[in-house]
Formats: sequence, C-alpha cells, structure tokens
Amino acid sequence: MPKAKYEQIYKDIKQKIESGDYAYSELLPSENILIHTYDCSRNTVRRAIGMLVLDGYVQTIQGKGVRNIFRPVAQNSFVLGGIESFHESAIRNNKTGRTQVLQFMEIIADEKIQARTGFPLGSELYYIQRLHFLDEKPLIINHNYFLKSAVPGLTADIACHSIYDYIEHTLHMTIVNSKRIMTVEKITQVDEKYLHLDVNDYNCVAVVSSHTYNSDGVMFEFTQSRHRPDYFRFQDNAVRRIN
Amino acid sequence: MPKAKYEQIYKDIKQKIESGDYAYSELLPSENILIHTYDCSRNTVRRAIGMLVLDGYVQTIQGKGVRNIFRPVAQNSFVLGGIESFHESAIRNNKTGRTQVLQFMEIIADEKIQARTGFPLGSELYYIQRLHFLDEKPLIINHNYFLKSAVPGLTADIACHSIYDYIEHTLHMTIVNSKRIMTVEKITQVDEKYLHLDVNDYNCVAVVSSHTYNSDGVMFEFTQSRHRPDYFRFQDNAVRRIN
DNA sequence: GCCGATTTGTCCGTATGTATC
DNA sequence: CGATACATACGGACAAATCGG
Repeated sequence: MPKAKYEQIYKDIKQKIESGDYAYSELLPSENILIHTYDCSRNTVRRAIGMLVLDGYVQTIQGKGVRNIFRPVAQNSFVLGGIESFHESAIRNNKTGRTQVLQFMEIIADEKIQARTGFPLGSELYYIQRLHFLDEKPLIINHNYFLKSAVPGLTADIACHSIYDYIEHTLHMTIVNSKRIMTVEKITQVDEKYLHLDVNDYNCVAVVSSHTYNSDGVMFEFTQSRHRPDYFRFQDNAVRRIN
Repeated sequence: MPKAKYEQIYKDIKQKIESGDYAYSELLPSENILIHTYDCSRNTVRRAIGMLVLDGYVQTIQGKGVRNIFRPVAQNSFVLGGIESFHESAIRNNKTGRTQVLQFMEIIADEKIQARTGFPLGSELYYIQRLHFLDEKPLIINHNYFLKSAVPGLTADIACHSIYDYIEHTLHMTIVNSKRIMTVEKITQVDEKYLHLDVNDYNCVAVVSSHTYNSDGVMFEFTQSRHRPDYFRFQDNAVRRIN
C-alpha cells in the first residue's frame, strides 16, 4: 500500500536486486535510464536509490554509476534487523512463532524504573513479561514497559498475540523509530529457567534494550529483550560519514 | 572540512541539540525559519534534518514540526556506533587506546576462507591478528583480512598504529560502507588468554563480523572482532518503514 | 594529457498534497 | 475554514568524477 512513487521505485529495484536481475558488483542502469523507466523526475529516482544505499544493497560512485553490492544471507538463524515485531520476524524468517505471557501487570514508575526505562516518575505503565518461541523453541524473553496513556486497553490476551498489531491496526498509532542498545549479560535464573539454558553451556544472553517512539514523538515503549545467544544474530549496515 | 552546505547545517543543528540549545521533546524551529536562518533552499534544510532523523536525534511530525528526541548517553563503557577505527572510538570515548599485533601474514584465500570472508577463491590477502587495549585493559581481539590489491604495502608497523589512517591518508582510499553482523559466541582459548577472561566468569564474547567496501564498490576488508562482553555496547537507531 | 560525453552530487525554485491546530 | 508545517514531486542548473577517444 505504498502510495508514494519513490517507495514503489525503491521496492521495485530492491526486488530486482534480490531476485538477481542485476548481477553482484555490476552497475545498475543510470539515473537517466531509470527516469525514463519509471517516468519520474531525477530526485525521485535518487531518493529510491538513497534508501537502497542505507540498506547496504547498492553503492553509488560519482562519475561511474550505482553498484549492486547485495549478497543474500544464509537464513539459518533468527535474524534481527529493522523495527519489527517478533511475529513479523518469524514470518520473514519462514518460521512459526508463538508467544507465552508470563506476567501482566500495571505499575507506577518509581525512581528505579525511571532510571532503567527513561519514563518520567509516576508514569502509569503496563509491565509485561513474555516468552517467544520459534518452532516451539524458547528463544527470547521480553520485558516490556508500555506507557498506559499511549497504549490504552492492553490485555494479556492481546499480549500473547501481537501488541504491535494492536497498536497499529486497532489504536491506529504509528511507530516511528527505536533507539537500541545491544549488550551481553550474565544469565539470570529466569533466563535459565525459561530459555532452557545450562550455565555450563552458555552463561550469557544477548540483550537488546530499546526505546521506541510513536509519530507524536512520545516514547511509549521500553523493552529489554534477552536472547538465547546461540540463536541471536543482528544485522546492520553502516555508512561512513565525514566527522 | 565539510564543504557541502547540508553537512554544515546538519552539524550545526546537531551541535545545538547536543549542547541543549533545544530542549528534549520540544519542537525545533520550522523548516521555513531554518531556511532563513541558514539562507538556503527547503531541500537543503530537509536533507540535514533527514540525517538527524537517521541518527535518532529528531523525529518529524507532519503538520506539527520536528521534535528533539535526543538523550545523552552515560559514557561509562566502550560504545560502538558507525564505521570507525578503534583509535577513533577510543578518542570519542575519552580513553587512551593501544594496539598490539599478534600475527601478521600474507595468505591466499582457500575454500574455507572464501566461505568465511566472502573473498573470491585465490585472492591474495593480509591476515592480521590484533589485540586492542583501552586504558591498558585488553578489550578486543581483531581478526582482519585485507585484500592485498586494494591495500598494498601494509606492514606490522602500520597495523599497530591505525590501518584506517593509512588507508585514508596514505593510500587515499575512501571507506564507504560496512555490513555488520553481531552474534554471541563461546570463548576460545585465544580469547581467554588475551582478553584475560575466566570461563567461570563469562564464557562468551560479543562478535562483530563486518564486510567493508571502498568507494570503488570493492569489498576490501573482512574483520571479525571479538569483544569482552562486559565492555561491549552497540548503539543503533532504527526507523520504521512500510513493508 | 586534453577534451567531450556520461554519470552522480549539490542546490535552487516551485507546485501540490496532507496533517495539525 | 484558514494558516502553518511537513511530504512528495518536478524541472533546471552547475559542479565533480569517470571514462573513452
């Protein structure tokens, strides 16, 4: 449902790259050709290409052209990337996902929670603890804090399906960006119990902490995700900038 | 040194945000005002703002304005972010860095290396193993593979200072982008020995594997960085996209 | 080495659409 | 409803880099 023209062009070129229509390390058609292909202005083509650069799909070279540097990844583990829910990830990785709600409660942010999550003191929050299974294997424990005023009406029933689905399709709120920090931590007894980890095997988990904002610029979610280390895989593309 | 006008505007606004000239969760001056402030076109202002969005510094809200969502981070550990060398990171984190070269050899890519690094079979490579210290504490073991044809004349002496400095300032090659994958792995005997890790304490390391490209679109480097888990911290900002 | 054609990079002005207030 | 603000799109101009003759 992307109405924007640059989105359509972006998706079309992306699909062509993924399906191998353009060979690895070869140049794409020039901007001029793409302008005629898609019947649009130069800026619009350039915007689509700019998004592919951010994806790490292509590289632009002044005076030469746009080079395809996309390489398909071996999809043998659970790959994290942009902002997406567990269910979206599961589908993208061609697996079946299931979620179990371990805890669901309403709390008020005290100093400790304020320091950990960044929510103002006294905020009314939902605290949810969930366990995510992929192909019936427990992979992730999530500790979610949602701002009640931004995500009203959350229930345990919704939490065991998809909270993001509820947020976007029922509340019609738009999720915009998410600041994430990845670290490695010692496993806790909770991790050990639910993720079926043995301290003699791995004694760490991969931890992703995220602050997520909606289209009003309000931070409405803080989540700490604790991942089984042997299934954790995070992908990223960094673009070098002048300082 | 940034001659581009949008770079200057980007840096100026970024600095203003970091120094608190704009309060958290408040709106920045409107595009129209910024156009007059910087005496430029609307596209140029929008480009600068677009970069700040990618940085997770601001969020644009149609019909309202641009909201400052920047929060300073507690700089108590070694923070990874964009593409930068260990020395650059050390400086940014206000620490003193030192590098020790453990191995330096020239090799030819066989099937095993091809599979691991993505370099074509038979490529001539430099293989370098280095240990990075921060404030005299060993934090990272790097396994570097450099394409000899792209980075000629590399020596152990250069490797113990800064290879990126050599690449950019002596060879005048431009580093463009880097595809990275983060995982968690069991520690090896090498890790244990050099990072001074105790298996009874942490038995894992954080691993960052990266494929790095230059401005010719050539992948010239593959590196596996193995980090002490208690000092590893990776930051990221993800922007939600329509599918 | 120079020159001209091609290609990407930067910048501007304008018009129209859409969301907020 | 009108004013304001961001989003999309177009077209044009010039600069900078690459490449072939």
